[in-house]
Amino acid sequence: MTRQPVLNIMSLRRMKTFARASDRQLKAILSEITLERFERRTTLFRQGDPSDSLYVLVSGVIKLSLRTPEGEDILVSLISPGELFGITSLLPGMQRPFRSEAFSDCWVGRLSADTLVSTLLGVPFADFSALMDGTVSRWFGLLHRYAHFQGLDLQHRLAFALLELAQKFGAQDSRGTLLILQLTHEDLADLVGASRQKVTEHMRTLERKALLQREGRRLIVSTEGLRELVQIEH
Amino acid sequence: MTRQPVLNIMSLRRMKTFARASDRQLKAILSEITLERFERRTTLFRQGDPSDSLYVLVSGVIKLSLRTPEGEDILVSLISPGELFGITSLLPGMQRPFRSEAFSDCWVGRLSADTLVSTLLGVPFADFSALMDGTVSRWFGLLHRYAHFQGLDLQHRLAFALLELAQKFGAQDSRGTLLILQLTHEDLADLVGASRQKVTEHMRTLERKALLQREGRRLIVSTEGLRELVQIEH
DNA sequence: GCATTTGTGTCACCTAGGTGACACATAGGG
DNA sequence: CCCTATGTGTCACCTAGGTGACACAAATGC
Repeated sequence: MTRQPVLNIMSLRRMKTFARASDRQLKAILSEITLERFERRTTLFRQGDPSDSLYVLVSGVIKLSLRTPEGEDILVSLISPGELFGITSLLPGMQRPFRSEAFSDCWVGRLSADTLVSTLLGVPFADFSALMDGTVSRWFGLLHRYAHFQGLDLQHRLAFALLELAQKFGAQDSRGTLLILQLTHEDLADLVGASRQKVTEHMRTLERKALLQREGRRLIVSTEGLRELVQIEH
Repeated sequence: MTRQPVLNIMSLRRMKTFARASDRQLKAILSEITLERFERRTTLFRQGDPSDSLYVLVSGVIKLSLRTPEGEDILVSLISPGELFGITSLLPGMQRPFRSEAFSDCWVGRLSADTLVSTLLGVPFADFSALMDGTVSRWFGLLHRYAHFQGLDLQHRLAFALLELAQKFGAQDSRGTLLILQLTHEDLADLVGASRQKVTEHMRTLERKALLQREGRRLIVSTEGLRELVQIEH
């Protein structure tokens, strides 16, 4: 086992996140950081774990990844020393969206998101967290969508996109969820990263499967049906 | 031209971002919001514009999109009423990463990110912004990468991935940039969303083009060469 | 109300990239 | 130092989805 690295005010300040902090703040933060070692290939947290703490990578490389239901692995990011990760802990009540494992032998500092925020900003964590939730959490949502789209075929990407739209722009209707949006097939194509023609084809097969109806150019989707489609297979 | 909608404390509080705010805070924010109308298909801001203000969508639908050098359009997100957008204004010195246009006729409130943050949190904007930059900006970076990957072929995705790795894990070397990472082709495949075999093939062609050398299992990349590859053709 | 533009449906064809299969290289643990 | 795991290189084959082309439908402007 390698020797435990020193973590002090100087070394913290070399990290982007802490560059502007005062000595007093850094001291407070230092006293709350727990150093831990992870051997190559061991996992720090898994998808779905509660997102309680925040991590600082001191040395080594951390891999954030995602396992699709089909068993494919998606490598979302490799973290280098000095970076913070496990960032979902800054949002209220999140679960870990990715799996995190040591890509090489690592030393990792762990602290609570609350400590970080209240020390650096001097603001109640709940207030900060709520603001993040109202703003920047959309980035996270989009990232999540794009990562999941990796290695899904068009049919499924479309289904997911329609579900998302139904959630955001849907109105309940006797026949299903009515999308209050004038979407062309081209718009959908741009959204799921496909060609206009293929979108048309797949939309027709969704219609045939009765997961989708049309009323002029408005769509009525069956959210239950689509949800079944994307879950049942794979 | 439709009548200007009322924007008051009640209507603000219905939005997620403002749900927790006090009357006093909302009043302060209201006095700083400018209401603007945008007709369907007009653009609010373009890719590359300075990211100065923050927007609240009051009514209508806003489209965030990206135009690739190949002329493809990528629809990143559709914003529904009550959402904040133009969020990069919360990070220091950003440019707009996406184009924003009115997907239907819209009423939009505009305010400065500074106003929002200092009113809701009572904290200097620069402090807040620096913390965001150190944490949550990675989500944004990843989102950006995934969006750009849409509709790139494997060759180019690989080249971009290698450039990113070189930036993060590269050490200067007489022969180019040495990646201090033990990456297998399978890792790369997971990163760019491709199969292990095809990654092997493309890595070989990059080697043949002398954009890449190997020293055992370590990679030495020519960042200039790769940059040329991804810019010139595309 | 008609003309023009914009969107939809459906072809036939082509290609990037997935897949399985295998031989060979190599590296790291015992 | 050898043996076994893991990684690499390269096939041949197959398929999802891109592309161009065109007919028809439906909005939109005049």
